[in-house]
Amino acid sequence: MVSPKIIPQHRRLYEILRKHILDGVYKEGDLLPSENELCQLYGMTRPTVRQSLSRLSNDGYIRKHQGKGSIVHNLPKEIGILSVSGTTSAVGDRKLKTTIIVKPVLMQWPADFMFPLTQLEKESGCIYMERVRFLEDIPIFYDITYLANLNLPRITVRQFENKSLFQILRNYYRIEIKSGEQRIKAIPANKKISRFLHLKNDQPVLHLERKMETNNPDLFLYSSIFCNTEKYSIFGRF
Amino acid sequence: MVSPKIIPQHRRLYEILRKHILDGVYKEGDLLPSENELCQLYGMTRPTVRQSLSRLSNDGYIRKHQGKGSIVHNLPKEIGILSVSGTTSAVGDRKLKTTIIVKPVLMQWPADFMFPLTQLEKESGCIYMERVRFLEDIPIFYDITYLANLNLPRITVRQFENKSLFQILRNYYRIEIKSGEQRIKAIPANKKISRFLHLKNDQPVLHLERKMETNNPDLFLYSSIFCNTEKYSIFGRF
DNA sequence: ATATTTTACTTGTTAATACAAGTTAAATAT
DNA sequence: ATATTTAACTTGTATTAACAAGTAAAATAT
Repeated sequence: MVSPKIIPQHRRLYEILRKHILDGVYKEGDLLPSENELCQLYGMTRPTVRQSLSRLSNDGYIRKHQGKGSIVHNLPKEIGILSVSGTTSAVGDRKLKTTIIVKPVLMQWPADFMFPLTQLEKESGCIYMERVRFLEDIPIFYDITYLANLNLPRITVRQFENKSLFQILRNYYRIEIKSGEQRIKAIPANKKISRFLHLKNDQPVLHLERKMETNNPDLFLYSSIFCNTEKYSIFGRF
Repeated sequence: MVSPKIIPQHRRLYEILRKHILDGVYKEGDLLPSENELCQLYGMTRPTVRQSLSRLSNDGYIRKHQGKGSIVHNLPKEIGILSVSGTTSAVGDRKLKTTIIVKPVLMQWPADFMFPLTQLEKESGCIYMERVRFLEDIPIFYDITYLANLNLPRITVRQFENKSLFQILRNYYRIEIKSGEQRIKAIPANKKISRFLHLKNDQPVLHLERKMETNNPDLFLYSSIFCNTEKYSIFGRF
């Protein structure tokens, strides 16, 4: 459904090593093959290999030690919502179930939106949806998502049940999340939130306001996420 | 107090550009000089310059656009505790005041510590301190810090009032924070927390549990931070 | 046997070079 | 005047080369 794209070598190696780490080919504490060995194995030069390793290190999959090597780092067992990708990919698609509260609809942007909007965004209107995500049958996230209606034909009729929003944007519209920023607060659960997250009124919940940048410089993705952190913590690296 | 160390060129340029951005020499939205111009200006080659820019981009100071250039990104006005450095450097030393609740003392590690400890750490004992940090006279952070007593002579007698812990570790012991991980939760304020942060009982506070790695592979820095997020948000990038 | 030195690894830094790909504005053709 | 093409930028990818610096184990001297 998407025309093939040339994938850079460093990116290819990054994906391979990342998958191997997640699959347990390289386990926590293991030494990765040395940079020179990786060069031989994958037919690349050292700067290219180092680019891959640099990204793996940045994402927290490995730790590099001069004179020693690259060591696979202990992976977060918690929900890695603070990592680059969306909630679904971070925790593994298997366990996380999604329920749609409000199907994607086209509407006006809220009057006092949490982030400043460009003129183009305001004029385009807003695609809105609400979801609740469950981990082992416990409601963990109540997501409210907003994005501008920019060249996204038929998005409001797509099936979101089994695919993450990120997957749909990538597969059908070739849109990828590049980076983003977020604000985090602790707030008391209001009536609506406590209902969706099965909590008592005024119980503390984590509130994340996120703005995500995509490979389309005009298109941003916004979400307001309420997290039940009673049993699970939000995990992050820096 | 510390023997001079050779600073790599890419690191030097990173620090220069970072300072210029923070000082407003390059303002939000500005184009940085092109990579080739930076090469000429600072007498480096492009791979070296690109290493600096790559780090600036990672830290959120700039956004790179192929064919266009590197654009200074809007800086977080909130408290950037989620960034690499400590709370003090993130918000600027000027406005953040620190009060010592418990001066650094040597003690046993708590029985159920929030992170697993190595044998070496357990044997070394634990340096413990508590601080409250104010932003514009509002208490924002209640920090409890733990670190192993490894080659840190006289640390319990140092003056922490006007210097950050990170500064003292860097200047006197040549220890730098390299990376870390954290868990984030929303919890109700207990009696102790509400007293220090001037909040009501059971009011939601952000709870961060952080483990930081240093350039000494045996030494880790732990902190349990309670944040009053009524007025300020915790800000992060990904 | 023990301590020291050497050696062979590892990653870190830096240079010089080439071409690909995206952006923008100037030059050109209509 | 307007639309198109071209050219001159920008960053992205990749190679080859060399030496520095840190680590660990083997070789050597005591």
